[in-house]
Amino acid sequence: MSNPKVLPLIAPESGAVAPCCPPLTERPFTAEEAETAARMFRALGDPVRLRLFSAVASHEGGEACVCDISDVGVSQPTVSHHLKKLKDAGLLTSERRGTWVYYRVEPSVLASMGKLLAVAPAAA
Amino acid sequence: MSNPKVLPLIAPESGAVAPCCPPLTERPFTAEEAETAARMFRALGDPVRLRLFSAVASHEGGEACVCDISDVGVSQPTVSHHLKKLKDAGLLTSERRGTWVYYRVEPSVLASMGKLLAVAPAAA
DNA sequence: ACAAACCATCGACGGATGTCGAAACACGCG
DNA sequence: CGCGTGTTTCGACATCCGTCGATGGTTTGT
Repeated sequence: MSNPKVLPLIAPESGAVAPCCPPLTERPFTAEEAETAARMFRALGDPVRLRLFSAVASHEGGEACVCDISDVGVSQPTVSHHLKKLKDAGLLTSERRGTWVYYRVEPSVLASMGKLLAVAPAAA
Repeated sequence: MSNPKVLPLIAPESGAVAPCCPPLTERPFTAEEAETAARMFRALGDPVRLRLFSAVASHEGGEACVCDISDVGVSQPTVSHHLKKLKDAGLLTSERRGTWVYYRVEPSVLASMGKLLAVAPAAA
């Protein structure tokens, strides 16, 4: 498919993480930074998506087939819908291998969000 | 006011942080954990709220008057609306001192969210 | 070729959410 | 007490979002 709408939350090929924004406590966010960061938080702001993401993230090998994580209390199309949202937000990537589609987490985005929430060590 | 709807995201008087959930990578979230954590992420999932939160968090003294952070491009009632949401989510607290109302961040919640996103050190 | 399993897309529906103006409330001051 | 300033609440509106059943596409096996 090669989805063209995927959001460039990170620099794809850079070795170091390229965080979108400074820590929340460093300075007031600009409108652009807020827009970018809010997309990530919103992607995790749904219980079903959070369960799916956690299921993938904690699955052995760092990846999971859809059939392994579909038991979250909603219909199969809804699961697919949420996985697409997580993918569009840059939090997951997907790959088809034969019959199954495997999702895996994008660790650099996770790290980027973690830095956002890093508590400033008493700045100033 | 003593809002009765404030969510008990953390144990209020405990010295140590009482995180709602394990790291996302540790094991699949239960429905309850997902519900709780999603509330926090959703609260930060709006650009205006993120700017307001960042403005408070980065303000000198760790607190800010509403009048200091109201310049985010929306009307003043909307600012108040978003501040209430952040407060209901447990991310901010408010206190009236004379004419002005001051908001400050709840650092333990920030730390709790940071732990959620902690990248597992290559488990297995 | 056909059937079955897995997954994605489509179209529709109801409820949640962001936004505003107007009005109400709280406080300090003259 | 009355006024001005700062902040919240109210009511209304448009839009977004999560959910479903039905359908379509892709791959494997018979």
